[in-house]
Amino acid sequence: MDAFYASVEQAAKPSLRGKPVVVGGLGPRGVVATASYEARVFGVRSAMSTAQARRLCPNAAYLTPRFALYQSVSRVVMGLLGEVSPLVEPLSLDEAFVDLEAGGVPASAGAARAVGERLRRDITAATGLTASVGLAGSKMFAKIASEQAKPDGLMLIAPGTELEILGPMPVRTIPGVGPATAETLRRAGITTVSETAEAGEAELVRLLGKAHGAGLYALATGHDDRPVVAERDAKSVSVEDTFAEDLTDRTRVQLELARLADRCVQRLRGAGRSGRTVSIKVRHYDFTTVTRSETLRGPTDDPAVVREAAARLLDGVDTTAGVRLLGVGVSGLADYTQEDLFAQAAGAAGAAAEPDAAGQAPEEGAAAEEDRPRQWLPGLDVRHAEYGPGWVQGSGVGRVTVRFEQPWSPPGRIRTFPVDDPALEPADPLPLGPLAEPPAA
DNA sequence: TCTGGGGTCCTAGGACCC
DNA sequence: TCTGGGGTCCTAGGACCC
Repeated sequence: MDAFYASVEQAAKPSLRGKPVVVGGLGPRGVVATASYEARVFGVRSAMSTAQARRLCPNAAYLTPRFALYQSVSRVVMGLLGEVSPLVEPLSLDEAFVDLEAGGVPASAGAARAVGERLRRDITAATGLTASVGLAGSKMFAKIASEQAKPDGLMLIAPGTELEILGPMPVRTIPGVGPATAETLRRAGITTVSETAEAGEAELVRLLGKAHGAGLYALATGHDDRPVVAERDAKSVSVEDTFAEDLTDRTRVQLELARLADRCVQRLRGAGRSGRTVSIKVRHYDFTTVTRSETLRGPTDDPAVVREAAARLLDGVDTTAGVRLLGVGVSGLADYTQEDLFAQAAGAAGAAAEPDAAGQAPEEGAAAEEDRPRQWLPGLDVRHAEYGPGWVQGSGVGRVTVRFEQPWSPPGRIRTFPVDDPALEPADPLPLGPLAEPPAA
């Protein structure tokens, strides 16, 4: 999908179509998740700090991400891919590999193009968004082709022509070559893909290590036989928070870590999994980052157990100079079953009279959530008792500005209210695409 | 107003076992 | 009898991707 988050927001908000839109963290330490193509003209890029984006493009709309909405659009798109082939490998909410052979598509350029173009039409019809398609004989070239095809295009790299196309390109074009690898290669005088291939496998292994060197040599010479793999179970679950200001109070650090542990366990349980290794992550004021982990005797999804392990791990980390970020993760995942839980509970009860805090912690977290003042984050949907559905354009000094429009309406007008106006309430996102019609009353 | 959040994979050293 | 070799697990850190 092209500029996915930003495009979804433009589809949902008619007044933003054709305008620069930036979706990302809006706090003092936020970064850009996606910039619309209109915003990219000004130099705004993913992963850039939102502060820098605002300097480059002060007139863009800055919106907080709405992952649940992106997820629902993603499900529609992935469903369409699933109609082409049973073998679909999602890479993220907005990108996937599709094995056309497994879908019975004839192995010809013409047939592949026809499927790709039909898919693009179907996606646009279903979601109102544009998608780009890369077609090739391997994952790497399909991915490179789709990058070249963006936005709103299709590119096919015919078998046999791969190296002609790839050779002159910068080695960074190859997926898996990031800034560090590119710099190592540059110091060795290697900047293009063909130079990488000419260096030879032994030299690349010497420079980059065994796995990375051998893997890069294969890709640079056009060899990529990695299969498209459908569903893969998650191997870890983690949550982390960067704080608007560094935390210096140790008690506060401990409290935040416990909340993160609870959030992590909620996600773990939501996925029906349990895990054996608990990790914490601490980013200091100066961005230095340490991780600590501990492997338990068996998998758990008990919030108290994860909280206590996280607290133990924190004991070994000096946080007096200030903490920028805290994280908690669980890995070594196992499928959670009711039997496991009962067996564990019985074991624990026999070993020691341990208070059972399971199920209690998430409620504490939710209660704390409600205590916080209601904030109107830019981009979120609202409903006004008199004016109907709209979205928050901005807020400050006790006022909130709302634009009243819907996916299917013409661009709407804005109105300003007191932040505590009882007529104004948060609302769920409205549907997009062909569903983006006024729902029958 | 420098530098998010959720992941995957790899490396390297030490413990431990046979 | 001053010294093996392989394998697995655990921990910490780092590169990379979207």
